[in-house]
Amino acid sequence: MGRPPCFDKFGVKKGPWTPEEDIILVSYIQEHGPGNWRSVPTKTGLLRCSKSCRLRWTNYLRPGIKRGNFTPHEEGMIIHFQALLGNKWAAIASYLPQRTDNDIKNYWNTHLKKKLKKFHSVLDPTVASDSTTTQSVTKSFNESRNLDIISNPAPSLRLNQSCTYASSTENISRLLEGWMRSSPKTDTHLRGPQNKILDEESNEKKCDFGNSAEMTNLLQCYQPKDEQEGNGDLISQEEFDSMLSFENMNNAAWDKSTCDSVPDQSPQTAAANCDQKVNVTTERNKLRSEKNPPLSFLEKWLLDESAGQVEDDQMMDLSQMF
DNA sequence: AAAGACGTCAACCGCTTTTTC
DNA sequence: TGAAAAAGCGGTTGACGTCTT
Repeated sequence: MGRPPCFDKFGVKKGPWTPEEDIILVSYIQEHGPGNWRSVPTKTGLLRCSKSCRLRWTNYLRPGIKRGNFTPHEEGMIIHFQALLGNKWAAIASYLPQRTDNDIKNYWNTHLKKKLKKFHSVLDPTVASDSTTTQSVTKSFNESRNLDIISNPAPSLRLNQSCTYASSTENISRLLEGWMRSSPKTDTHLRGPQNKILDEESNEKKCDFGNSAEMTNLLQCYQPKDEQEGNGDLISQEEFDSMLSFENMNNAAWDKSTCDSVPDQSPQTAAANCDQKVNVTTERNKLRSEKNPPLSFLEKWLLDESAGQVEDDQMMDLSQMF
């Protein structure tokens, strides 16, 4: 259609976002709500294209995003839904609303692919890993219905899962502190200690997921055996339920029959169901764009090392806002 | 200690789909 | 109804940190 891409424009800044830019963007969204991204650069003075602003918000600044290590259950869900849906990261992300599609995609490419390869080599060392399809690996995986091998590989297979994810956020926090120090408006009550890491595992928050029971039951098959037998030491059933914050489950477009059919459906069917969910997402985004989170919360989320310790009721409020 | 290899992830790019007017 | 704009999406890139030699 001849519309020039925004990144071709002269003077558009690229590369990592600075804390100052983050604050400006968050402030603007607090005032006007997400959406109308085209006007964001001009109205905020940000030297970023509208698309960059939108991506920064949706992938990083948007409240409710969980950062840090993926839990074994999240891993299992990603593996299974990847096998069902293929590289439909947005669709997969809809099952893990606290994770962005970008995060899931990165995690798949950097961690899970390798884990699955190793998993398959354990199951069948005679099969060359190069010819291994995700589906066949996942089939074996599902047949075993036991994530222990993947979640808790033998010592020889155990991978370093230390979180380097935090580093950039940590840097932002440090920079933010310097910036905030020079900004009397927000100085006193928002600043946290230095060297904070925002995305600790403890950031997991409990939410009210409404009618997600069917999906929870469905996904219980992804729990490690130990946990199914009540001997697990990873997370409790309640925490597992909380992890499955399927806001979409409350929507009529994704009903019980759909949920119940998920484990056995063909990829095509699953993809069709995903298409259904796209419309749901659109509606959700509309609703989200109509409501603004309080800036104080957003700033706190950006600044507070104990973002994960934000009171539950605050998180509940937030989930209603978006 | 230095340098190259490797791993990770935020951000970019370009295409497609949806929405708006 | 169709064109333009906006948003969604997935593959790729590049910067940076860590590991290995």
